[in-house]
Amino acid sequence: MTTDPRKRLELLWNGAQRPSRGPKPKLTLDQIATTAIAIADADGLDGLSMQRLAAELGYTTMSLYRYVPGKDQLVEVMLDRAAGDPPRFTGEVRDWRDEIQVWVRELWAVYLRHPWSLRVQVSGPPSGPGQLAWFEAALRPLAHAGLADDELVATVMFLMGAVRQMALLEIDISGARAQSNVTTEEAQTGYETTLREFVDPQRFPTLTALVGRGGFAASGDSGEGIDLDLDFGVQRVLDGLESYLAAQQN
Amino acid sequence: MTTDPRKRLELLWNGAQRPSRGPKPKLTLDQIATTAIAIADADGLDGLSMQRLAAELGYTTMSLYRYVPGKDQLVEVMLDRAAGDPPRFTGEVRDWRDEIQVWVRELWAVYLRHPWSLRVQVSGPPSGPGQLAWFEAALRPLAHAGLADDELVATVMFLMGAVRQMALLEIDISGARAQSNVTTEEAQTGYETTLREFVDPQRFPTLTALVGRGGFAASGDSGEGIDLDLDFGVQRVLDGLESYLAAQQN
DNA sequence: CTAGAACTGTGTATCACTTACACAAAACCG
DNA sequence: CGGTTTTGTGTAAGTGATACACAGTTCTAG
Repeated sequence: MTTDPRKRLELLWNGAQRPSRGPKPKLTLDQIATTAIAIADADGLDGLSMQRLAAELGYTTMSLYRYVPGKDQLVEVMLDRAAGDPPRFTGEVRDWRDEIQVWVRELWAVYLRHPWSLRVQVSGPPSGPGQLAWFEAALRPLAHAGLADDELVATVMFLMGAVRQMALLEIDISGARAQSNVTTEEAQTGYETTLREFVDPQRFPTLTALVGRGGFAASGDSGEGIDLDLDFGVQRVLDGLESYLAAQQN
Repeated sequence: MTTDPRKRLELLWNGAQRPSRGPKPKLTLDQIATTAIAIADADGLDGLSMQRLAAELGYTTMSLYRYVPGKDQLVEVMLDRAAGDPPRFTGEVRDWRDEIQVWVRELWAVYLRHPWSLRVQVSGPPSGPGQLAWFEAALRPLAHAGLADDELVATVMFLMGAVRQMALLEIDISGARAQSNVTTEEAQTGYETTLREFVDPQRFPTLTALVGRGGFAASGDSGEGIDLDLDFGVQRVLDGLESYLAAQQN
């Protein structure tokens, strides 16, 4: 079922070198990926069909399959390219906490720029040049901070996952608000209201108290606070790493 | 496009009360959801089609649409039920760190039990009874620890996201290994080998060094260490929270 | 310099899936 | 007991991915 992992990587890294035999290909993987990303940015992953992509490029649907084994592989390529360049620090690491924070913010921005990328099934550890560049960018400051190998990997994946998930929530909520016909104001209180209605104080005491104090309005629904929430979490992780490293030095 | 949010919640909470007019429904949302979960557990989300679900139940495809507005809604219900019951602590919170750790482990287990649930598009903040029960279970110890409202929400979502993402990685990797025809041994070194081949030391110095030391073999591909990675991240968050709370008391 | 091999773009066709729509039988209400 | 509501069903439409074969193009071997 799954494609040969070797071919998969070559597509990601080399764009699948073409042999020198037949007619010159008129398309490139680059063109295809770029156009596909544009479509997905505009209309989401659902808006991206091979037929539409081909039409947009001025070719037939099946021609695309000369460049890409299947839609899944195409999406994988899109994903890697859409990641773009991570923030690049050079030379000595000055402030590893700062570098990580910048990294988080930039990654967050990438996700917001390409919301569809959050919808893609991740199918394994990062393997493309784009994904790995982001990995590298986070590894650098953390390695300098003094983490061991396995701790490095753990931390980066942990952070990536958190950013990803928070971004997912952000676009889900803002997306739902945008397309619903209720006013923003209504949407603000809507979630909280329904919670109040359904949530049983016996079974959900902490939650009930929280909703009662309006603690959900801020970050639960308005969506304005999600990046702040992310910031808070990241700060805690960094604090935790610091105290962990400090404890190790004794 | 989106369904009325009100109906959506009623389906999740009440199972959509039936009126007393027409013929008695022979099916229940419960049966449907249970069977659907069984199918998805066995063959994944792709294996779950309305036709197959109906066949398994002994009814026609279209009959299902009397109980569920569409497949998406069904999946949402499945998701909420598959979550099951979170670990339930009662009375005073004794050790909030411990409660959180148990919570994380149990959540991790849920994801492994229902791998398909990681593939589902989350479409907003947790709203069903199952999801909210998990939310409550994490809120409780954290509230006791002394976090403010917005910090509570931030922390829980942050942790949920991290667990989710790590679980996703886990099942992706173990799944890929299971269905590939290479031996486990080969798969172990496979990822690392390809990395070595493609990764440019100039562009990815830290990564290269890491791979060179074999730092990826442990957690990157074998999959044996992912839960350990998660543990490490969670510990750091808890450490961070502790030092944050300690700093506030002064 | 030429024959054939390799490769490209295309048209057709298939298969799987969700879901709209209309209908007949069933159960309840007044 | 007539009418209304609701259920299960059959049919069919629409969409999307992709297998397969064909015709034209370009390179390479001899």
